[in-house]
Formats: sequence, structure tokens, C-alpha cells
Amino acid sequence: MKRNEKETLNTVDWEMAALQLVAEKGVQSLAIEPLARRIGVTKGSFYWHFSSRDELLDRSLARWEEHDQRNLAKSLGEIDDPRERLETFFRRVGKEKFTHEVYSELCSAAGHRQVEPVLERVAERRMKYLAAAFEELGMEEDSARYRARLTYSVYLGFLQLQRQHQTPALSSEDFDAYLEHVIQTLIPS
Amino acid sequence: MKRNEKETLNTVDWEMAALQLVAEKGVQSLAIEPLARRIGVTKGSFYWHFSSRDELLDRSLARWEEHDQRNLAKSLGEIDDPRERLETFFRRVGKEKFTHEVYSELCSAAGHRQVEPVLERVAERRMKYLAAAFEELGMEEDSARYRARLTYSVYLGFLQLQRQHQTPALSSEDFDAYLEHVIQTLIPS
DNA sequence: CGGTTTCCATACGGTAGAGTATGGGAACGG
DNA sequence: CCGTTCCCATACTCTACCGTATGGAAACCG
Repeated sequence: MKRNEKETLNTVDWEMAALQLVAEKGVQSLAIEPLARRIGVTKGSFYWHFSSRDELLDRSLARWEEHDQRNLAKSLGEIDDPRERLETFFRRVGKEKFTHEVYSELCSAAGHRQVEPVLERVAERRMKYLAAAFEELGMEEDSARYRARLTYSVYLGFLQLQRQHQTPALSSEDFDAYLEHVIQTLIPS
Repeated sequence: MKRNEKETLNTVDWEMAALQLVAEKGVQSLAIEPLARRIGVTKGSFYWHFSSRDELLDRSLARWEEHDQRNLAKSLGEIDDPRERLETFFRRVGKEKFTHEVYSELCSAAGHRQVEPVLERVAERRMKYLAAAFEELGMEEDSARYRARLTYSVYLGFLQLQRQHQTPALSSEDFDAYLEHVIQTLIPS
């Protein structure tokens, strides 16, 4: 059998574990030694696969960003009706939990040198998506752009409130009612 | 002359300097030794005034929270027209810069044991304020509460985008146009 | 003036993690 | 079967910070 049918680690394993740790405890607590302990090896292993912590973070972020990009295209690109697409945008927070947990932690590290450009690109992409949907709903270009930024801000603010435990459970009826209110307010009829 | 007419430090000086540092580099980078270097003393001084880093952070946060509470009452409490009050809520981000810089960094540290309760109280207070204004504008209690949360989310999201440098300059005309759009969308006519 | 208190510097020990150096065992390839 | 490559453990060094221990100078007080 090829050596690697799973008694040995590869870079992807480290990247995944890194993202897992980020999702749980944030970017700043992504450290080699704790991560290695978690995986059950020592940092001797790590420094064979990577040259530094920075490299691990860069690769992990790239992996996450790519995954998120595919996610966006897949879960929203297939929906024709722009109104439904916008609704789905919000409901997406409930599903795809892991991705959003990572994103939420990344937002908390917005000042970080390596994180910042990722956040910038992701937000840009998503807002473009939203703006396009609003245009399809008949808004002018400028208004659609503003409404997209507004909508995305609502999403970001929701993530923040979630971090502060000041948001109703995602499956509660209170949440559904709130989401309904948000949609009524933001999506033109 | 009384010993203290300013060759010696007191706890308030430390707390102020701490908030200054938080505003610039975030909560996690609030450390005794760097802060002392910045002030031009050593940590020998610090540990005379405080017993630990935790105490410094707690006191600094308390000071900030109090200041913010007075600010809220002062800049919004005096405005009678609820519509104008809501407008002012948004424009306030531009003024009172320091307070908001601190708050923004606190949001980035939402998971922090000492920061979390502060954020919770502050958000609660502010949302109550907003909800009251929306009720005065004729909305029902539930709708007003939802709209308040929505509005506050927009504010939080704006701070996040600001951290990512994805928001127009606060004094630009683009910002004014955006704010106009936000107000039109969120404030019932 | 002498003693005490106030405020701070210096020096020390302890922890956590980054990165490096080195060695070793297991698989692989000839 | 033997050398090489792969993957990882162990054992350093180094830096940054926390908190403590101690001493000392200046102000204050009786």
C-alpha cells in the first residue's frame, strides 16, 4: 500500500485542522504547538510540511476562500428569482455553519495583515452578487450598490451580534419573524 | 505644590493610555510592558497602581462604558424628533471618533471574557434607544424592536467594513449619499 | 530633622510559543 | 540488502510578556 493511506499527515490535514481551530478560537490563537498537540504530533512534523506559521495561515485562508467562493456560486447561482436569491443569502447563515464560523472569526481579525486582503475580496464578491440581484429587481445601479452594501452590513452586524450571543437561535420562531422583517425592509416589492 | 501636579502618574492616566492603545491596536495587544514603554516608565510603576492586567482592562472598560453611556444620553436624549434622532445616531459615528474606535476594537474581541459583558450591555442600551424612537414613529412594539436590531446591525456592519477599509471616507459625498439611502430605507415615512 | 509613605526602577523567575538542529525509524527504490 | 528519502520526535535557543521582590529617591508629615 502507498505509504499514505492514512497513518501520515499531509499539508491539507494541517490546513483543515488550522481552520477548525480558527473557527473555534479565532485567528490569534492559531499557534503551532497547541495545534500539533491537538492533532497528536509535535511541531517537528509541522516544520517539515510548512516553513512558518505565516505560511500555514496563508494556505489555510486560501483554502477557505476558495471553498467559500464555490459555495457562493453554487448556493446562489442556481436560483433564478432574485428575490428568492436574496432570501437565500440570509438563510445561508444557518446552513454552512463551519464556513460562517470561520468567516466570523476572520472578521474579528480584520486588522491582521494576512486576513485583511481575504476579507476585502470576499466582501467585494458578495456585495457584487447582491448588487446584481437588486438591479434585477429594478433598482438603478447606484441604488442597487448602496442597497447591497446596506444588506451586507446587516449580515455582518448579525454575525457580530451572534458573537455576543445577542441573537435568537437560528431555528427559533423569533428568528424567523426577524428574518421576515429584514427581508420586508430590505427587498423592494 | 501638591505632589501631583503632574510629574507622577495615577490610575486614570494608565486607564486612558490603555484605552488609547486598545483603540489603535486592539484588546489583545494591550500588554503592560509595551504600555509602560509608551508612557515612558517601567512596569514597576504599573504594579504599584494595579494588581494585574485584568484589573487594568476591567477599569478601562468600565471607564469607557460610562463615558459612552453619557455620550448616548447627551447626543441623542436632547433631540425631540425621533426621525432626527435616528439620523443623528448614524452621523454620530463620524464624530466621537475615539469612542467608536475603541468600540470597534471591542467588537473584534467579542469572545473575550471581560469584554463580552460590556458589549452586551452597550448593545442592549443602544437598541432600546432605537426601539423607542421607532415606536415614537408609529411602529408597533415588535416591529420597532426588530427594526432596532436591524438598524443596529447596519451600524455594526458599517464598523466592520470600516475595519476592512471598505467604506467611503466619512466626509465624502459618496458617504453622504449612502447614508441618505440607509436612512430612507430604514426610517419609515 | 527623622521617619514614613509614595511612586518608580531594576533585577529576577516563570511560562508560552517561534523557529532550528539533529537524530531515528519506517518505507521505498535499486 | 542497503542507501536514500520521508515523516516525525526531542532537545535546544530566543523572544515577549507576566508577575514578584527589593531598593531607593523624592515628597510629606510630625
